[in-house]
Amino acid sequence: MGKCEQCIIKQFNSLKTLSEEELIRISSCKTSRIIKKGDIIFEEGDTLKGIYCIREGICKLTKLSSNGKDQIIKLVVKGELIGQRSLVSDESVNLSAIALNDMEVCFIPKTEILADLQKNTAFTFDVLKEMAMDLKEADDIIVNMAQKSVRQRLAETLIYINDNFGTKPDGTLSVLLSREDFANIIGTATESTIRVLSQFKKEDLITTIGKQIKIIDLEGLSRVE
Amino acid sequence: MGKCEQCIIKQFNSLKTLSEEELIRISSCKTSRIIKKGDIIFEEGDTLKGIYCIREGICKLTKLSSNGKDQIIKLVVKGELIGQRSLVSDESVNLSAIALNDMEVCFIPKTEILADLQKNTAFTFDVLKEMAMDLKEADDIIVNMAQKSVRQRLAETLIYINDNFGTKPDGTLSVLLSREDFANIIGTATESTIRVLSQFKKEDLITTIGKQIKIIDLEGLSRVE
DNA sequence: AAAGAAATATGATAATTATCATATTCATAA
DNA sequence: TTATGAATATGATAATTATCATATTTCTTT
Repeated sequence: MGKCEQCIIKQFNSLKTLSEEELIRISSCKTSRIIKKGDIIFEEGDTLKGIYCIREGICKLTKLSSNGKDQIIKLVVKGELIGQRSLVSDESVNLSAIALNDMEVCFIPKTEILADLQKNTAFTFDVLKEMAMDLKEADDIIVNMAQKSVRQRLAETLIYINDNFGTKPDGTLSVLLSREDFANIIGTATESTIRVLSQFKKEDLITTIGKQIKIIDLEGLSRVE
Repeated sequence: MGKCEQCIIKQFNSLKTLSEEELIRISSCKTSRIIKKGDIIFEEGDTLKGIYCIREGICKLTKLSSNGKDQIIKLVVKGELIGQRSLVSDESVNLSAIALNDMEVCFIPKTEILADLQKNTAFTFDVLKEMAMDLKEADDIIVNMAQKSVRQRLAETLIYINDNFGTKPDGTLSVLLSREDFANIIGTATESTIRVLSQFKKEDLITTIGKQIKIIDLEGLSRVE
């Protein structure tokens, strides 16, 4: 099993603030897990007993609406932590985490981390920082949902994925989402998403290769109204 | 000037975790401010040099959308803190805070609080907890915005205000919002909000006395689709 | 009390988005 | 390879919501 103190992944999240000793202790009680595309890491309503550090892959955080549709709240990639709220609350988790491709995650029991939260202020402060950023992003999403059209939201989602997760050598977005996933991000019907993607194609803003999407006019996409 | 260590308001926010000495120190550097209905406490883009503790009144946190419309992200009442993100980030604030009625707020310079964040883990931990709750609420709002109809969102907003802020002796909601404010909470046109309120009246779910709203069938409102 | 401004209310119509139906393409396993 | 189901695509239509116009009411100020 890998050692946390030597793992480069931690550089990208709050674990970087922990000391060598703390990391060694965590290393001894963490468990690594392979998760296949489509598998559930945790589900809305579960009681989480710790946090997950994503070593490889990408997952979606979703929440079921009362009308039966899933809403994707966030995409989380290699390097990030999920389940942080379990550290400060014993409530069940309010989101589901589902793998979008094959993943490797490390589970760190809350009991081990909590001790550090009490002693190591740098760690707590960093978790606080991350959560503040999440909250700011959530505010932006609320405004977009409330005020922008489906066209705008889809255009912005494509730009977001392009800017944050990059492209493959052939220029297609490296995060591969189904049309339904896109619909669940922007909060619309799958057919509407497909229709708007077709419009974007006709307007030469994107091209598609199967389900893969390639942005060919980023500038134009950002001007969509 | 009032003394923080004797102020009962702090019971309702993270300041309750501070020690007597810490509170006395903060007391000596805080400034109290009277804010009139409609006045701006801080504005999107401002650089906050501290946090505000609300002693009296209620305000809205809004964000300007690129289409020029304001979105209300949250209503904040007596007892709560605003501007917490300034404690963990030097970025400018992403929301505006505008008084909905006459208010009294205390401003506590960040420089004083930051020292406590470093030493007093209980305080940081409590701020973290509050932020985690805000984030969870934000997730819920995203889902509602994305998946629910204007009718549902308005019904839920009325219930939310009723449950969280209560009613006056005559049964009307104690938080008085304009129809435009309601529109800016649920993310719709003011006319649409007014229209749906009229529907709710016809359906005997609410009555209105001027701009005051009185819920007469909470059960029915919760079943709106 | 009257005037003017702002907020609330409603109608008519347009624009956006959802829903249902049905092809078409793609992926996967027998 | 073919069959089968799933995902993508598109049309037709309905439902929702926005926009613009215009009353009506309420509030504020003089």
